[in-house]
Amino acid sequence: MRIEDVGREAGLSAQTVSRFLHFPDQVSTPNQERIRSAIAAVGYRPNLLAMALASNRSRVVAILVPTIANPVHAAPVQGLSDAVREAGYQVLVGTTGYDAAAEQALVGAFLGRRVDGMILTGAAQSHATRAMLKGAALPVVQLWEVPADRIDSAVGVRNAAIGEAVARHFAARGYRRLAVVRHAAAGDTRSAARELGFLESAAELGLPPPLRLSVDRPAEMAQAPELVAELLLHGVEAVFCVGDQLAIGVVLACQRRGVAIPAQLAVAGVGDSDLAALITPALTTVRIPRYELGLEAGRHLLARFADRHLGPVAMEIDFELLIRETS
Amino acid sequence: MRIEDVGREAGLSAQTVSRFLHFPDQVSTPNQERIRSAIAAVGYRPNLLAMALASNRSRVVAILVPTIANPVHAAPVQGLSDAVREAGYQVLVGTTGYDAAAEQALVGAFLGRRVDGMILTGAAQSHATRAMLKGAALPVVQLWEVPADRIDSAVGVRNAAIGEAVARHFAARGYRRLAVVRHAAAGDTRSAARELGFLESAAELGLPPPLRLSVDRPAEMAQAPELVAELLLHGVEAVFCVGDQLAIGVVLACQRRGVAIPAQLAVAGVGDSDLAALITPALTTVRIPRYELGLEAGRHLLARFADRHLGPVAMEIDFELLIRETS
DNA sequence: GTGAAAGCGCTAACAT
DNA sequence: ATGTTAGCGCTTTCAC
Repeated sequence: MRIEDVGREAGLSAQTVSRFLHFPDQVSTPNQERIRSAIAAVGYRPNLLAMALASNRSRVVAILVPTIANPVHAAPVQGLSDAVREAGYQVLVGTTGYDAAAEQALVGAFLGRRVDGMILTGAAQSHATRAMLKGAALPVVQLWEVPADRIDSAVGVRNAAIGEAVARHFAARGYRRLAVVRHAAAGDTRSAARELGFLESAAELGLPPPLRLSVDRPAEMAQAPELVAELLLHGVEAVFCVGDQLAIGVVLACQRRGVAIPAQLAVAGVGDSDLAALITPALTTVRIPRYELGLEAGRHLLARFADRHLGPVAMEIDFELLIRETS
Repeated sequence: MRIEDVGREAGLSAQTVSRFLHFPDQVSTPNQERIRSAIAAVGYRPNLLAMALASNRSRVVAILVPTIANPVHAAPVQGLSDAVREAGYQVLVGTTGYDAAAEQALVGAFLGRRVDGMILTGAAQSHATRAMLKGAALPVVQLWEVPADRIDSAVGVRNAAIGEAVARHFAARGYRRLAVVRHAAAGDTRSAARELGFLESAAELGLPPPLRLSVDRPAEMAQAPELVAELLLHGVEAVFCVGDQLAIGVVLACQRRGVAIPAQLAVAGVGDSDLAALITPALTTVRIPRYELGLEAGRHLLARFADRHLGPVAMEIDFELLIRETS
């Protein structure tokens, strides 16, 4: 059923029906009622594809995540979904599998679908991806980080400040021989920023330079035992793991080895995973408002859609240091 | 840039360019090359919206989940995404928040977008939702369960068989006084089917009728302590919790109370959550191939798109009983 | 407040 | 193998 059928049924032109759909009060009250019942009578459902083509607004926003199976990345998608639902926007989700080429292909496809806005995870997009996006001139939000060379907008946390907060906490507890464990991949700029903040803050606080270790994969628990051996060998008192999975692995490895936490080794993670609060001793960690990240990004996109003159933003959301039993 | 611009640049009609895009070998080899460079020269990107409108195929599949933040529901989305990527399909995700009205609204919106196929979570759709879907005559897959009154296709696990498997396992271990805890909501037919399978199997095995308890929310750990009190009061030897969160809550509550597991109380869950393997004692549970559920649903949709004559399927995927330390 | 005409960018069906 | 014509279902612009 097309808009014209509704018009015929109501004894009006297709145009008036279209107006009713978008600006009901531009149609006379009796005609509003006529159209309403005509729509019900013929069982009309607007073709959003045709609407989008004609109006050049698709009412779709896209979000790209490495994987949706990881709650860390699923939470912002939920936030985005909740943010745009009321406005009648739908969410297109693309999974890149941490692959830049896949990301690029998806961005191209989404632009082809004429999405009204796009959200990207992180800030490590390929040059070609950035170029495509800048050329398309649509609102784009980079999530998690707020880099200096933004594509357009960014909504993230101050990763360096996270490292700082943990260093200050360790110092306040009296730990002096610190260590930091990060994810070694070059693309993981979040991990790098957190480490840097930790190191700089330790230096400012007059502590000896922390031991720096790294692991191959972000969520690698298997490497924890050798990590613990290394930490003990160097007489480390407190370790900052740039990720909860890793921190939990370290806690479990310590227990197996009979290392007392936090007496012999204090541990802090980042992420506030569900597990962090459930293990014993409960993990000190940093809560990052993942859901809010997506929610704010979505709200910003809606604001941009509503007002074409609005510019990009660089928004930083507060994290929270959750001091528990491991430090 | 439109397809006509490419045609002009290549000295050919728009139609030939369109043909090249979809059936390259229907275009002569020299012209293929001409079009290829013309596309690059003008920086052409097909408008998938216009394509979809004209061809009546959007190359979009939609999936509806209660919440994407729960890995249980995110995993099938990842499977779907992986299944359809190669074929050039995109995934539209809708979150219903366990609300039938929200589900109905989303189904309507997705139909308006002329999605080529749709995946729904569970089988408790409202009558209006079912009617819309049947009227639209597009491939639909109900996920997780394979009900008798399917809308179209279904890909799921045999929930009753899960209950059966746990009952048999308990019986084999020599437990006689059993209990089952389920989610009380009327809409949760999965939970109900698992309980029923458990009860029927217990009867067949000649065991006394299991104690039946219920909780208000599926992932409610807070109710665990009173649940344990109730179980002990009735002298229950083994409890089947229809969900891992609940089972883990019970295990933790037992530990706090000094109840030995499995000596005093054996526990089994369903879901194979990450936590299940990590707690001590490790939880006996049922692994449901969540990712594969979405993957198979996606593959089925692609098959249906490729061959209009293909009919719906009712597919059941195998689960796996993971016997660990709590039983 | 309402209608007519033109067009969004593409493909289907028919030509040649 | 290629081109022409006529839409897909809607909105935009400009009339009245």
